[in-house]
Amino acid sequence: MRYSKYFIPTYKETPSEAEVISHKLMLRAGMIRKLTSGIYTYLPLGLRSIRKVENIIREEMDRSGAIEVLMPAVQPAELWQESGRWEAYGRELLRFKDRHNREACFGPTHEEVITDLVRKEIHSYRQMPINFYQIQTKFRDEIRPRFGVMRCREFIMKDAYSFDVDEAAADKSYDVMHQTYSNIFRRCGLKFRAVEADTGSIGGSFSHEFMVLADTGEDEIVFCKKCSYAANLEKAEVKPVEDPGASSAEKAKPLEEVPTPDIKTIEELTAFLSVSADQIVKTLIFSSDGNAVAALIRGDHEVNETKLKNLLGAEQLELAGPELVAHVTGAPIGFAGPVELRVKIIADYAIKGMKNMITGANKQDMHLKNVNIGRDFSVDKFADLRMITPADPCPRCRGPLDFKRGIEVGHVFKLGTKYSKAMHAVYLDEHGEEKLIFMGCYGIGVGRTVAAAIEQNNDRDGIIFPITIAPFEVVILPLQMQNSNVGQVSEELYRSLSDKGVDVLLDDRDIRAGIKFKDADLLGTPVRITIGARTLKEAKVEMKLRSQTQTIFIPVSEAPGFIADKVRELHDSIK
RNA sequence: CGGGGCGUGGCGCAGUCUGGUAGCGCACCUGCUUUGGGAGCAGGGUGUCGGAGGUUCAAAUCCUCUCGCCCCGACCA
Repeated sequence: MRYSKYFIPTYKETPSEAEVISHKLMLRAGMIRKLTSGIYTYLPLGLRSIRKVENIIREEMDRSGAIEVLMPAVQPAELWQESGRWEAYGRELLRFKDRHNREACFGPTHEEVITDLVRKEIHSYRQMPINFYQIQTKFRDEIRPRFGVMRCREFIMKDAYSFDVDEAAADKSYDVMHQTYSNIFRRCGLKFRAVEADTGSIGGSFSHEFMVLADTGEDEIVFCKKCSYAANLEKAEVKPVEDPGASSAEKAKPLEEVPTPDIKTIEELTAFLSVSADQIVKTLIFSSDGNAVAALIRGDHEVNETKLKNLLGAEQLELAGPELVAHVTGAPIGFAGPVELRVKIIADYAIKGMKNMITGANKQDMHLKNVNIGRDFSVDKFADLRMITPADPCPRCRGPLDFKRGIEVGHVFKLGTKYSKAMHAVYLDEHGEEKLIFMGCYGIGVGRTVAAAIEQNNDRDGIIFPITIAPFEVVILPLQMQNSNVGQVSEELYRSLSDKGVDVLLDDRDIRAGIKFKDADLLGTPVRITIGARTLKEAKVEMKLRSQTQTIFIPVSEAPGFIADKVRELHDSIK
């Protein structure tokens, strides 16, 4: 490609709307432009990167035996009503009506559509296993789009759906996808980890997220330093302490009311009563599908709402507002306690061994001391309700834990029969018996993968693309376009590299060298060839890798072969 | 939806408090010089100051309403 005939509108200055590095660089390098909040145009350079990721995905998905299809973006409400998600999915689902007043939505995901297809077309165990995938534009009406293409409303996603005869076969399909995803992200040049995750609104029984490690990531993940355990923080289990320790030996003291004027937070309370946070129990009132529930958490712990939501089987779970808290406890927020509380009480395992705890008194400006389970109140259920902390051991091997941030680029779900049951997708087995199909679903955010790669590979001059997803593999910078020798050598090199199948960008603009260098660095093309009158006197051209600082000189005659080899070598280093 | 901030030429911003008829840098166009890391000089074009209404002799500036965008939070792949 010739720069002068192409379209790469770069910015010297950072647009003020961008916050994270990948967003800034994608705007500056002329990869994307925003149309409106959370909706972006991919400019030629951005599209090239997207296509490279898509091609890697296609190759690996095809290799895994999956079959490509393309489903509609617009979906009828009936399908969603059938699966129950028309109600469950919430405001994130973009709904609208057509001219006949029929309800529809813009697909945020395609379980319903594919299940509908499969129930019509797949009838025999002989037709499975089968896995359909597509690469397509999705729309999710995010509450707050941000970070450019990383968390946007309209985005390109690869989604795949596997169909199997039983759970064991579905597990196999899941494992194949897990492996396929690892191959894909490795080939994209990413440092990533697969972690255990919650299934969210997609549903199902089990899932892994593929996380690209980056400080700007929106998710927090926890790893074991000893074993292979890794999980999203919202999923990470906390094992109950087997030995409650010294506190259980303590004698129960008489219940005591203490005035705590205007003391509402744990910090204020620890300071006011000169106690440590782990002697306090906080009582959080939640509204679970409209019903009040109390969650008891030790003062120094944080509640994990995902765990609570799953435990309660709730569709909607939110922290109660002032009215509900007042209604349930008879006191303003900050003074709730379990004693004489008339709602369901779920307590974290960490509460179990506690004696003489401090809790709210369900009276304004009052707390209770020496509260004891059994004597003063009873717990409906003990469970793992809290966020794991660096002080906790690994739930698998009890080893020490490490915490990092990550960007979710892929997610694999074991769905089981959730959709096949709701939508009656069945097959006949070898005995002529009708059975439910077992499903799995597998997503990759394509644009987000590009952004994550940039997030992970950049310096102050710009992007440093892994060669596998770089818009161009090589950029040629002829420094003096009016020098006929420079022009001629550049043209010849450009042609011969193109003929060898290398993606080359020839910066044939008649501008100063400095601008070409700056742009080349910004765009992040892995291999840079500089051709100037100076080195041409010795019949040499320069090669520099974007990821390295040293420059090497190559005889003009050997350049095409040498550079093509280098490109191949860079590709091989990523495989 | 709650809290905060911002809308002034293509981009980044000043000017708003204290009203007086719009400015700076970059980019862009022309010419000359320059030419290996975002050039220099000279000349030039560019704005219904987000929109609507109001106050005023006069509004980018003050008031009311409205739209959009960004950040934090709740939410989410």
